[in-house]
Amino acid sequence: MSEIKDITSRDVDFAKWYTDVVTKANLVDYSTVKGSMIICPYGYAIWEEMQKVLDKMFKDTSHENMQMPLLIPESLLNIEKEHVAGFAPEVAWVTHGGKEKLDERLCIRPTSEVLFCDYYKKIIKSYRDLPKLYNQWCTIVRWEKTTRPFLRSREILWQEGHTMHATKEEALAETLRMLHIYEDFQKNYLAIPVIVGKKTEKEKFAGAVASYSLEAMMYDGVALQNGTSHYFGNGFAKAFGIEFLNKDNKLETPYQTSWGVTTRMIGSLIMVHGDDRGLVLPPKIAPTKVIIIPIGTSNEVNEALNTLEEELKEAEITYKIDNSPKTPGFKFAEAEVKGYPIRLEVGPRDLAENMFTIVRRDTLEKIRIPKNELISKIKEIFKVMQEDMYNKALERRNSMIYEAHDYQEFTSIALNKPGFIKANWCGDEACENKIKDDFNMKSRCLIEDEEIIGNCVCCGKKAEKRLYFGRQY
RNA sequence: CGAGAAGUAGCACAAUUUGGUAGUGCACAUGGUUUGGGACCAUGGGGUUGCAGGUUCAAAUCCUGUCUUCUCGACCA
Repeated sequence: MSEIKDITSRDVDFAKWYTDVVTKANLVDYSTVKGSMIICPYGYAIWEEMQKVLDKMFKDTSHENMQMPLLIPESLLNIEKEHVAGFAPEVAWVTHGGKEKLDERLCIRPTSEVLFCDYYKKIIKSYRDLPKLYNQWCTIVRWEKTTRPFLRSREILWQEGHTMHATKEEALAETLRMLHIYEDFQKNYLAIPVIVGKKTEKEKFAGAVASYSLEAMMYDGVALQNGTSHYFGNGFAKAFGIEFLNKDNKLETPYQTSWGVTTRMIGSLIMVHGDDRGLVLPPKIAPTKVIIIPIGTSNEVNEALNTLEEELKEAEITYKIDNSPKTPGFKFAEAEVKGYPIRLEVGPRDLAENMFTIVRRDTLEKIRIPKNELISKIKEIFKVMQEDMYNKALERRNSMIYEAHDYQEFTSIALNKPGFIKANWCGDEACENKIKDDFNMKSRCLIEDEEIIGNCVCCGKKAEKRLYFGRQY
């Protein structure tokens, strides 16, 4: 058992609070290599829950899993020019095999577009071969300068979908379909409200025609990009010479997408829902949904535990019993650091009255329940809790989104209020750059469902678009 | 990558200023008493002081390099 006291308050020092929670809840540990974190069993269990749900969503939409190689020959990476330019500064290279220098160096995949393209070239010949709907769960490497557990690491555990389609329309529809699958997952499972939208030209993925992202706001008002979905047009396909014969026996190039989410979402869970006692997990993603804490070791308690286990198993509610020789107070505190949605106390006092005491992790509310209503009541609480957590996060996020009409107003908000700023924009990259230079705020994504009234917040010229701005992790 | 801070047992720290046998609390192990918000008693195990060099009779302590972590920048799905 690790020491779990003294989590720094999140309002005192949010960065310190985050690392305290991450390590004290035993989600990760540091390895001896910078930016390569050890994902501990509890952290990995959360990832497995995410994988389970997402993998089913992918398969329900006809995607197939496969595995690409880890290494990319330099010549292959160099084929699509914008893509290399974007990734060259952060790829890691394998230059030697044993003691011998390689004729051509190999990079450790920072993402696998080119590997998929190299493969598509072999397998796509006819319109009948399309679409190709692939996904892989894997690790990638990007040589980031600053690293933080889950938020920015050099070794990244993720999922990357790669698809090829006969038409533009179909590829675009796929890009948006996956974007909305992510949105559904994050809202309904992670209980995290996300802003979904298109990236500006400046912020889009290297080599993409259009990038869409899911932007979540952390407790401190800083943005975390929780996933992206890209439409590539046929740029890669042309560069790689991928062609197929259509129904009229004419050669065409196919259209491509890719989309991905990473263990960074675990960072989001922590920073959106966590509190000064530690992690708070939404019931739908918590690997262990009920933590049972026996009070004492009497026969009646043990008997009650046996019955409980049967009931929970039958109801398919994941649980753990904390049988460690600690005092209940210690176990309560640890259950809170770990964020188990429901704590169930089993003690002689309640048993004598045919009752149980349970505690909701999000509200810390103590609820006494008659023994025979336990399971139905727990299920009911999970449902309410899932909704409450989402609504609480949504409310907080909305209260930290501001509108700026001119640069003076933008400045005052940017300097004084953490959160996102909505503003009109002329479409000129110079204005995006100025805001970045002045406030370290990047455009998050375009707002496409709101009317544009007024001028560009930066230069005062006619506004073409609306944007969210925010600082990011 | 730039500026700053820090690395001593699993964790938090002391000993570093003034070089001279590496210590405390928690955690861990064993036995016992306990158990509804971070228990208690007794006994015990655990360290080449991040790593590599250098200075010295002698280095946790002084010097150089390097690695890792944290903060702020720059960079970055």
